[in-house]
Amino acid sequence: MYVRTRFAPSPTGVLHLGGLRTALYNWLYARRHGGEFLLRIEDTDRARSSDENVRTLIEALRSFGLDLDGEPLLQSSRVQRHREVAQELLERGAAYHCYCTPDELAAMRDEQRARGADPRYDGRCRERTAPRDGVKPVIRFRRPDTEEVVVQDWLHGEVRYRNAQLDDLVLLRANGSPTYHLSCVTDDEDMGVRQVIRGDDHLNNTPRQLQLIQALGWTPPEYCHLPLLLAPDGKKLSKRDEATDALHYLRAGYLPDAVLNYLARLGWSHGDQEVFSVSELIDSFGRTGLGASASRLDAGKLNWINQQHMKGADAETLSEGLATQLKRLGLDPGDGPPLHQAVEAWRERAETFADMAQAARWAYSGVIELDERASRKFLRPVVREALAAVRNALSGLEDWAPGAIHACIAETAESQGIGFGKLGQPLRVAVTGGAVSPPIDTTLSLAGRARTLDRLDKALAYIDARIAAADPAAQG
RNA sequence: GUCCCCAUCGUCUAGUGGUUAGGACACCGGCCUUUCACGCCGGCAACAGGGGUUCGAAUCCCCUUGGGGACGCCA
Repeated sequence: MYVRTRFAPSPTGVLHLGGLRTALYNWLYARRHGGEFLLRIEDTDRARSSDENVRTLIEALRSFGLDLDGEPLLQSSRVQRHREVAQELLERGAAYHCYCTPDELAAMRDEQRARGADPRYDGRCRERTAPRDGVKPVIRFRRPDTEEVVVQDWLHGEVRYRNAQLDDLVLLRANGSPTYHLSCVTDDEDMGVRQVIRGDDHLNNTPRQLQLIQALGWTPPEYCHLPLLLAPDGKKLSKRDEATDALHYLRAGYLPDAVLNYLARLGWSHGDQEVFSVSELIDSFGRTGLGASASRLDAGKLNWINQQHMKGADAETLSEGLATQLKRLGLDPGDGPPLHQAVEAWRERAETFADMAQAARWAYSGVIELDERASRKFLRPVVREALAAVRNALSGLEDWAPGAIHACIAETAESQGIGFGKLGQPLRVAVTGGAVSPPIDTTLSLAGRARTLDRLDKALAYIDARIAAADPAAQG
């Protein structure tokens, strides 16, 4: 069967993670089978839609690399066609005019609920032939009288609905605008969508849509209703939470492919494999690995996957990511070591670009802050002499590169009669301000000669101040 | 309330009648090591409960419980 999938969001806000995952599965399935992936913006609710939201949505998909086949279709541009289909249903006797007012319907539901019945339209206008003065009618679908409707779903198999549970849904509002079911079914048909992969919240809509499709004599697509994504606490994802916004992760310094990898594995698996490149995802994605239960978001796992992707990413991608995050910290990526060097030093030491920029602050800033605990522990009077010696040795170093720096530190350590590590930590604290950084030779290399010597001088002054404070008499 | 979906370590999951219930994240040890990280080795940790079916059930059926979704002239 030919594969043509679609993502059909309503542009009511940002693209959230659940939406991105739905889009991803549709995209992967299409790419896997050499089919097409279409985008339809369900913007018929003008009050909640805006051009801004539409642009954001399309841009978000692009940012994650989910390329579209064809132009995005705005559902609002299709109302003429939707009206035609409603008219056709009317002519076939599969729909009728209903003159009930919203107030009457509300009263009907209240009454039904009051006596413990299910709130649903009772079909009171089904046989009406005469118009009603002063009331513009809606067009309602005449639900067929079959016993039950069976939905075929990739994940859930056959899902059966007793027909009596369904009612006559509104197709065209009194103002002439089409409702969701009519638009959705019509557009899927006209777009030639063959696989409808969407959230579980649509499962209960499917029997109604199936009946519509049958009444129109169309061929239903295959259905796949994906389990929902839950917040870490197992509750529904809150749209208020910025962690729900897919673009948030890009801004926070995650690799798009890593986010995709993480999302793909939420509700889908392929043996024991955890880390996938996008092309691996395309090669291995399929309906067989899909799971049926809802899954929770886990930031720890996302971070780990992102780190795995960073380890394997190319230097250029990493450099860009680091530069962006350095700027966010108010630092100048040009005022420090070449980015590709920094990136090699930190690619295995950071989970995100934000982490990386944070860890690299000292290399891109003229001033550093001495961490109090680290300096108290490592910048002690006993190391003053060794530190001064290494400062001297380094100042005369011709080749400011890790190899030469390493040799220089080793020689000094030996002549001072202390271990390499005993000299390394004070050096690290002096140059970076903290006790954690890449290997000390790499660290000094990244800091550059000028900053290294300057910071060593400041560290020596710091130690002198300590000595003076401990023994005021020695000052004279 | 009615209908629908779901249910394996804390989390993501493998498992489709016979396994010491596997892997990954997190966590805890150890190794590596000039700090950190990476890497490697090891540990902790699960079939929601109750009935069936069967020689045998995490796997099949039913009930309960729990979680989620849907019941609009929203999408």
